[in-house]
Amino acid sequence: MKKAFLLGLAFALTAPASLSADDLDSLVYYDVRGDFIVYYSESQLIAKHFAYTLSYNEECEQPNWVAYKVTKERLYNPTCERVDHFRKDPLIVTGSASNSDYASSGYSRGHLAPCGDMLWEWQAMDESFYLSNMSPQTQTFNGAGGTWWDLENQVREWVRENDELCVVTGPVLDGDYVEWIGNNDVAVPKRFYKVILDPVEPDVKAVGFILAQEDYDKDFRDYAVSVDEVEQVTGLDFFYSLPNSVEDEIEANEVCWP
DNA sequence: CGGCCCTAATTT
DNA sequence: AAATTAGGGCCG
Repeated sequence: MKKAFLLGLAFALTAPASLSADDLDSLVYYDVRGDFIVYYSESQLIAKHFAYTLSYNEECEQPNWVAYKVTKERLYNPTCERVDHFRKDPLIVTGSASNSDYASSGYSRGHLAPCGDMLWEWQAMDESFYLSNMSPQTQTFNGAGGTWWDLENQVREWVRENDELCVVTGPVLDGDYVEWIGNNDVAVPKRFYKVILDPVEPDVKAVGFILAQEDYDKDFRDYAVSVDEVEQVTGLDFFYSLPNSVEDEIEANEVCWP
């Protein structure tokens, strides 16, 4: 499908596949008053931390999704530096993945809500190291120059021109994995997604990405998709609180902004 | 939990 | 060419 890289918001090109809320396991939305509010089924394990909220997948020992916001104020006024502190998430009562699961696995503990977006407050930075916020990622994908690394840096660049962005990101847990690692059997996902919303009127806009680990040396721009497509792949419903007209419109488009 | 190493990109 | 930065690993 042809990608539309536009500055503004285009009109819906097609009728989006209608996803009934009853069919969805979770609903994520952004409250324009300031904070994320996450709706979820009772069967879901939600951990709400200081700066991000996640839904935990016990079988795969990693999150279904991680939601947070990044603002210009936060990103460009850091109050601390990164201090590695990978550890279990105390809020995951069933037990999250552990460091030993990743040790000598060949995969790194890849942040989903990036540490680099959490340096505005010590607690935010420190809590980003919970293993509930991690998925197994190759260093070539997540590290310097990798496709995922590039996308995370692009989000930080977009904040320069969009004061506030809402990000929901996670692994594609569709049953098709590379392998399982560690005593807790952590799934190694083949693909990861990210959806980004600029909720500020009047140019409300959104874009999605689905990146495969094996495409570590590709350009993430070639993998821009509509939020609808990410919803179809993941079974999630993003930005549920937006007025339906706005939600339908922005989610159907493959709109990126330079 | 420090200390030291790795990789790629950027800066000087 | 060397140092720095931003993602990490691994060892005692």
